[in-house]
Amino acid sequence: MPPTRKTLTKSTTEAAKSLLGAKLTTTLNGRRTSGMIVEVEAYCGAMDEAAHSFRGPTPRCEVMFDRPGLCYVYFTYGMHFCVNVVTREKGIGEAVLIRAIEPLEGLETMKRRRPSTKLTDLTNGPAKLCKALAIDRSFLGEDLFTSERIRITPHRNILPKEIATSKRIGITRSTHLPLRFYVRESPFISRSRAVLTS
DNA sequence: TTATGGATCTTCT
DNA sequence: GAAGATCCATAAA
Repeated sequence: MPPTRKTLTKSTTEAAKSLLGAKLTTTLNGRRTSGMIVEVEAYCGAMDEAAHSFRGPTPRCEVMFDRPGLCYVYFTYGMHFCVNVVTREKGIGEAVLIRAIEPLEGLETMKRRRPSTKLTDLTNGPAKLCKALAIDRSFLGEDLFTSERIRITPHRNILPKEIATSKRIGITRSTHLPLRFYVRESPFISRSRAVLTS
């Protein structure tokens, strides 16, 4: 099922799976760059110690508590941006982290933004895809269904049997939860520290 | 092939 | 003061 405002509202894990196969596009100065989402992680608010929203709204994560379909961009490790899709009703505080995309449009532009990388390394990590799509803090709070600058649109239908589930990557709390979802056969998923089991 | 450290912002202790 | 939803260059094995 393609992601809609409704699927994003119902449940964050279902929202995460519905985002697999959708296209994420940015358009800047007439340059369009896009990719198909192949890897995501769910961050489930008050139930989830790894979520930025676990302790309630902060200046950084307050947009997670706003409407479903908004864009949550955060800056991390002093140098990287990562992009999320806000889920659930206003006030809940959940989101889906986009961890990897398969490049579709604007290959040359993306390579210019991330020089000297192989195609399979171009967008296979949450900060890498932000660099390739030029996503930064200025996208915070954009509506991913209506914005002219950043948008999520239906692209390919992913069957349930194509979706693999695993623990999340790069976190130290709530590590056991099976909240990472990816397209099993995709060569464009991030592999750092990942154990690729069924 | 695996391990380690640097970059240096935001939040938490 | 330390750690973190990361990435990359360099070193060790």
